Amino acid sequence: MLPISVVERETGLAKDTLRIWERRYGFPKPLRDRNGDRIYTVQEVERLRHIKRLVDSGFRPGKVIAGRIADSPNPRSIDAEAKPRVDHHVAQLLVLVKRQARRELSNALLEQLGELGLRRFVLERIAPLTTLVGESWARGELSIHGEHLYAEFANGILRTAAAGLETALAPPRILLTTLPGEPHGIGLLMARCLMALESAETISLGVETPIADMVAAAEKHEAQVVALSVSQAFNAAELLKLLPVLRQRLNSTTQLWLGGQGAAKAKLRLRGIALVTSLSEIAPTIAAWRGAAPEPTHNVYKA
Amino acid sequence: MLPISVVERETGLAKDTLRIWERRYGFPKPLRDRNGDRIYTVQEVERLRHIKRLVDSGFRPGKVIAGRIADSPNPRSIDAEAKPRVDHHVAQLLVLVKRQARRELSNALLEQLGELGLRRFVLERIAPLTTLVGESWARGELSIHGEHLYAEFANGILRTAAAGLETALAPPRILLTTLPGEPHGIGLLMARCLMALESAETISLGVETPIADMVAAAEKHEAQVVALSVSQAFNAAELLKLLPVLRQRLNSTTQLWLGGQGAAKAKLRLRGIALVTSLSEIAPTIAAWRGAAPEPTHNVYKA
DNA sequence: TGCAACTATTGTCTAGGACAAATATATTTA
DNA sequence: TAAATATATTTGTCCTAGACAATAGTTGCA
Repeated sequence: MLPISVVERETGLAKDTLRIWERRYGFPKPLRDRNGDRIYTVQEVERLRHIKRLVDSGFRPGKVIAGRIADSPNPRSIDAEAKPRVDHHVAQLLVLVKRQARRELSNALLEQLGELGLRRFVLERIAPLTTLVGESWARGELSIHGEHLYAEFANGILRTAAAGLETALAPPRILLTTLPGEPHGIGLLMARCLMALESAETISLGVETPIADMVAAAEKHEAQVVALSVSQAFNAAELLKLLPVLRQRLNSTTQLWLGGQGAAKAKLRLRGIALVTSLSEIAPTIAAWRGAAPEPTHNVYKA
Repeated sequence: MLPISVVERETGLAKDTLRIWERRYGFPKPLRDRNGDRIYTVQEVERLRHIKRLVDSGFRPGKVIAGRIADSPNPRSIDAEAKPRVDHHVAQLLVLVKRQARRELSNALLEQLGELGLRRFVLERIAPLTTLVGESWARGELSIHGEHLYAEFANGILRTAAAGLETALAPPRILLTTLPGEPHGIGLLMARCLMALESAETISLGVETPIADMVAAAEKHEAQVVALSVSQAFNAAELLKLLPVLRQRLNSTTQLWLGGQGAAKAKLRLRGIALVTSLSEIAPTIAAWRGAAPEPTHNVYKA
């Protein structure tokens, strides 16, 4: 028997949303404790998590809750297009992730890292695998803890791999982080690896940095670029609410780069924000920045 | 001009709390947009963050907002006792963190890791430094992005250091994570290092795992122990709400260990939960587990 | 078929009331 | 004086019920 605050945490559904679903659709229908406060059963929470998944992948709550959505069949969109091109190696890795075969997964990843080198490993293995893992999770083929476990593995490997790269540094100095509410840090790590491979100086703040602190950090470290990673799951409305605030408060000579699966949600409406549509665009984007040689700002670098 | 949802994210104050402070104390007093929705100024948000800090360190909102609290002077409790014993090396590291001297900090940490070895490095440097960083932040001597940056550094170093330890494994198999709402993962990484040094098998799920998934993961991986890290800042009421739920849903033969600065908040009221009061207790606790030899469960290990 | 106008759905916001838990203060007892 | 108990205040979270903008889906028209 769980109170509404716990259910909010467990499911990611706002209290307001839980209440209005109850009012509109008759589900969930929690019992009340002696104070009249809602208390939810574990079963309800389980179903809510399921519904949340479907809603996140594009279905409408009204229909899902009414039970008018077939359960497993392909959550539209993704399917026919994406699947055919899955590389054989990546597909095999996905199997290991789903099985949560820790040892095997670890061995396979390390081996392929050694074989391909960091750049190709990131672009051809981790990036597509991360996308597939996200999709599998959305389809319900992978548990949340399975996804967590994968994230930890990728995190460890990328960090270890990147540890050796901090050598010769050239501008731009890039501040890396995610918006508040965006807990996925893998994209950030991938980006950091690729930027480091271009000898750019990266400063990572980890995930979920409040806007005000991004601005402060950019000034403090005299970053020429602030790069944000936005995952598929990130709320589009939230994104369009936060970005203008950030852009406006950031020094106008500081560039703002947006990458990740969810970056496209920021459409092209927004001025002063560069979309880095894929990881392979990072190198060209840095090259372009260097080419444009935007007045050697505050600090001068020695090559 | 920020809407209430953004302010909630930026400050960590619930919408309900923002509204009731306005009603009761007259601050914040946001303007309204054309729909009558609250919009906050950047200054208000700044002050709210300041107030939040003071409240978290024990002051009462009513007084703080009325301005009846002197600004900087020592937020009680911590002070006379903690300071005297700060090791010289750690104090120097703290200075680097505050200066956000990335290169120097990195060098100093790596050097000391090499000098002391992982175990002592964790126990004598990272652990006390993390505590100091947390306190400095609470006192307002360190910005949030300063804390983020430190967390990233520590994260990178500990992960890299731990990467080499995955060799001979013996029980118990330990599942590591934090509760939903607890984003601090450093304690987890430190614990993982120390556990790995005892040759225990660790499975880290990263931070903020929903209760249901901890239970599922523990079963899936047949973990004998679930270990949670709780930071100082974690809400005590939340902790006492979540732990019984977890304990109850977890297999009764699975032990639940609680560590971190905030673990003490779970007092001794709770049955079936072991407090690991400090990092140096980890080794003895594992030894004790092995000594008790709780019926060689499901799977048998070969030494 | 393509585009504009209309309708339905949905999440988030509002107000103001209530109450339990935590904390502070006053009073009594040892 | 110190400790224990009772009373008062403070505080966050929950409640109901109404409103509306933004998005998604549907219809009508060129």
